[in-house]
Amino acid sequence: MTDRILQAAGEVFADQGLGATLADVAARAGVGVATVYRRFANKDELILASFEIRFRQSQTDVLRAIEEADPWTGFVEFFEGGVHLFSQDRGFREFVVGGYAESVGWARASSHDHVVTVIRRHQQFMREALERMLLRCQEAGAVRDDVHPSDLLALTMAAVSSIDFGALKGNPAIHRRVIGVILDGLRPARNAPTPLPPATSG
Amino acid sequence: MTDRILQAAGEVFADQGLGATLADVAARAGVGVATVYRRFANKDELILASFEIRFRQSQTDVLRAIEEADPWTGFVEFFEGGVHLFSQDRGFREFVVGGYAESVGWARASSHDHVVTVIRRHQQFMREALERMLLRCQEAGAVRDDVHPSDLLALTMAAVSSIDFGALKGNPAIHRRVIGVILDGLRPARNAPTPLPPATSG
DNA sequence: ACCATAGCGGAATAGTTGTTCCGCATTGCT
DNA sequence: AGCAATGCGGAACAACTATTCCGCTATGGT
Repeated sequence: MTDRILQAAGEVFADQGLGATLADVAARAGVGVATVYRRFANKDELILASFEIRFRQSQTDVLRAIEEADPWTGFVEFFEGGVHLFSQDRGFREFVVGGYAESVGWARASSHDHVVTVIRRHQQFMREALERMLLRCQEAGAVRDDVHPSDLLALTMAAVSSIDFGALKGNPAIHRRVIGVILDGLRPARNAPTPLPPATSG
Repeated sequence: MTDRILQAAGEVFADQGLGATLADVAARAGVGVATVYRRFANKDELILASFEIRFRQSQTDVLRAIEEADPWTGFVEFFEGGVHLFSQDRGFREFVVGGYAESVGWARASSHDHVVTVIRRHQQFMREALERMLLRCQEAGAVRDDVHPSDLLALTMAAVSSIDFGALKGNPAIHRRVIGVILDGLRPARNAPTPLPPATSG
C-alpha cells in the first residue's frame, strides 16, 4: 500500500506541482488521508520519498556522463537527458528550481532534520559529480576554463526553469533549444554554432 | 495614501515574494488592511499595480537596447541591465518565471479581466520589442540566425531564475555569469569565450 | 460647539489545507 | 462462531490568509 501511495504521490506531484493537496494524493491512491499519514510523517516526507526515484535517476545520469568515452558527449547527454527528466515532473522542478530544498518551506515538521539530511546528501553527491564531469571536460579542452562547478548548478536550474515556459507557451521542446544555446556558450571556441533542435519536437 | 500603499507593497513583495500577506503590506504602509482594499480591488490588482513601475522599466530597457548604436552592445546591456532589474525584486521574478501571469493563480477575482488585459498588453509589447532587438542583431551578424524571438523570452526567464539560485547560495552575482554563458551561446561564431564576470561582484 | 459624514483600523468571516482523532470494518486467532 | 486487535476512511481540528463588516474617529461645514 505504501507503494500505491508513493505511486499516486509521484503522479499527482508530477502534474500538479508541490501545491497538490494530500487529499488529491490520497484519492488518487484510493485511500483515506489518514492512511497516507500512517505511512509518512507529513507532506514533506511524502514529497521527499516520492522524489527519491528522481534523485537516483539524476545520480545515474551524471555518472553515465562521466563514464562516457568522450567527455563532451557525456556532458551533452547529461544536460539533455538529465534536464529531460525534469520536463516530466513539475513537482520535481518546483522542488529544485524553487529552492524548496533549502528554503523556509521545508522548516515545517519535526522530520525537518531527516528531510534536510537526505537533501544535503543528494546535493553533495551531485555537486561532486558535476565537478568531476566539468573538470574532465575542461581537461579535454571541451569546455571553457572559466566555468566553475557552481555555475553548472545554476545553468542546470536555468535550463530546467525554461521547461515551464515551454509548457506555458504550448511549445514543450523549447527548453531543448535553451540547452543548445547554453551548451554552445560553454564551449571554449567554435567556428559556427551547433544547430539548435527544432522548436516543436520532443 | 495610495502611493504609500504601493510603496509598501513594492518593498514587501520585492523581498518576501508574492506570498507576502496583505497584512504585511498594510502594516508596512502603516494602515489597516481595509484601507488597502479600499484602494485596490484585491491582492492581484495590488500586485499588478505595484509592478507597473517594473513593466515600464523593462520596456525602457528594451527600447534603449534597440536604440543603442551597436546592436550587440544594446543586446548585452539589455540582458545585463534588464535581468539585473529582476535581481532586486523577488516578487517580480516569481511573477514572470512562475508564470503567474498566465496561470490559474490569476483566475481569482472579478478583476481577472483587467489584470489579464494589462499583462497581455505588456507581454505583447515585450515580445515585439525583443523580436526587433533580435532581428537587428541577426542582420548585423552579431547573433546566430537560428535563434527565434520566443527563445529569447525563454532564455531571459532562464537567466532570471538563476538569480534565486545565487541568492540561495550566498553568491548574488552568479546570475551574471549565467548571462555571460548564454550571451556567448548566442554568438554566431567566436574564437575565444568572452570572459565571465567574477563570481563575487554585484 | 454641534453634527454629519467620509474614511479608517482591526475584528470577524469564509475558504483552503495540513494534521489528528474516532468509530467501524476486516482479519486472524481460538 | 466469537473475540480482539489492527488498520482504515472520513470527519473534525487548527492554522493561515484573502476579503468583508462594523463601530469609531477625525474633519469640515454651520
